[in-house]
Amino acid sequence: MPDAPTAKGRATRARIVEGAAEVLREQGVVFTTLDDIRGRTGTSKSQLFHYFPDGKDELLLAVAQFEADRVLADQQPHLGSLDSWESWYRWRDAVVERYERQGDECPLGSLFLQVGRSRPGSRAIVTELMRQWQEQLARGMRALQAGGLVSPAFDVDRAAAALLAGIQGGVAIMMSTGDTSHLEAALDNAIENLRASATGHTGK
Amino acid sequence: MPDAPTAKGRATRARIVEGAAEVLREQGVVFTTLDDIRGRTGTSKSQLFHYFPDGKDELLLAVAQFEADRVLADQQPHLGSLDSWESWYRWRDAVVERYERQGDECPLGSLFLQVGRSRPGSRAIVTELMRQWQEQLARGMRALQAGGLVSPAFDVDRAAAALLAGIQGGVAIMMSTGDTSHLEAALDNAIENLRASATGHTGK
DNA sequence: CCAAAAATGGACCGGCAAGTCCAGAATGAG
DNA sequence: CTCATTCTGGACTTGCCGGTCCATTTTTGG
Repeated sequence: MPDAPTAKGRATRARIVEGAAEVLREQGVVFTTLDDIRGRTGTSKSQLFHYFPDGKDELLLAVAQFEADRVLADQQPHLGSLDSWESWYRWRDAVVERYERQGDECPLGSLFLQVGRSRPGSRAIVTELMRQWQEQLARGMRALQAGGLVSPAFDVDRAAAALLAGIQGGVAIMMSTGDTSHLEAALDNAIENLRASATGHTGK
Repeated sequence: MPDAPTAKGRATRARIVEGAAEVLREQGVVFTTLDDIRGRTGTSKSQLFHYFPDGKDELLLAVAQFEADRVLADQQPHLGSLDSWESWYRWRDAVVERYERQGDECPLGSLFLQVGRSRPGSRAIVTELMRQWQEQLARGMRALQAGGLVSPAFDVDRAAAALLAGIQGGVAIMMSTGDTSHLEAALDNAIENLRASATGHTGK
């Protein structure tokens, strides 16, 4: 029952998902019990299973979707308008800041390791997130091309894929080492490649 | 008792770690019990606690170290001698092939999510792995510089950090989507940047 | 060959957390 | 108003799994 008939029901369901997301971010998936979530959200066991009949996995999946939606939302409005060098730098700072704030907890990563193979839908969530993310990066690069700031010969798709990988890895490394330098290196490197392409094709 | 007095003891301990690593890779940390490990390694409960008195966490940490060591070992001999373009391409292929073979299981990642904050040593393992990995990449780039294949102005440290991030992210994306294109894009992109630097400084 | 230490086998315990159940309170339709 | 539906509370069950314990066997050092 992913949808609740009444308004009250929908509100409760949303409260559960948001509260669960909080707890999971604080304690980590492995160490969070349904009772923790129950306590945080002021609900009872039966409510949890009323809104998520398939139990913990279903709830975790809902939280995963919730967190996935936040990822791109947190990068707005910058990610949506990457059409000038300034906007790229602003976005770069927003990304670093967002993940610095998030600290060493990786809600999505751990969520999927838990749910992983058991639930079919889990993989789709992350795939879709990556697709949208990369698409927006590519769109930004094409905007630079359209503005004449980047060479038309520049391989946007590959650069966007590489940048996305760099961000993911930078974040992952930051999670485990506490060091943001890899994330920053990946971002700066990518932007500088874009800029190099701008002057690069003038060397005819 | 990380070390065992007798040869037999050391052998048993090693058998446990290796067997545990297998099971963990197959089933994932979350779904693996000590009994699974016991079954696979042909040992008894008391042996597990004999060699890992602090229980499951200590065993998982040992497996994490074991897996971390494999990561760099699997990239040899290529990673050790990145002194020509050919060697870089061979290494690139070895990395892709290694992670394609590994498939969608991330032994290290899940291991640390489980052990994570509870054990102090866990973070050190991954930090050290990243340090060594990046160092070898940087060394390879400097070898290219020394051979005159790459401009001396090239920022090796940043490029190495960005490349490492790209690899990590590429692998992470591959884990969850099954698609290796991001990993390949990150690798190809990095190598091409190196090559671009070679010709780039000739455009004086 | 013989103590002492190390290694092994496996029964057993205890707690915890997911999931069940039903009774009762709110809500909404007509 | 009233009856069906939805929502809520919380006690209870159940199985699992990490961890303990001790008896027994094997190895080692002298």
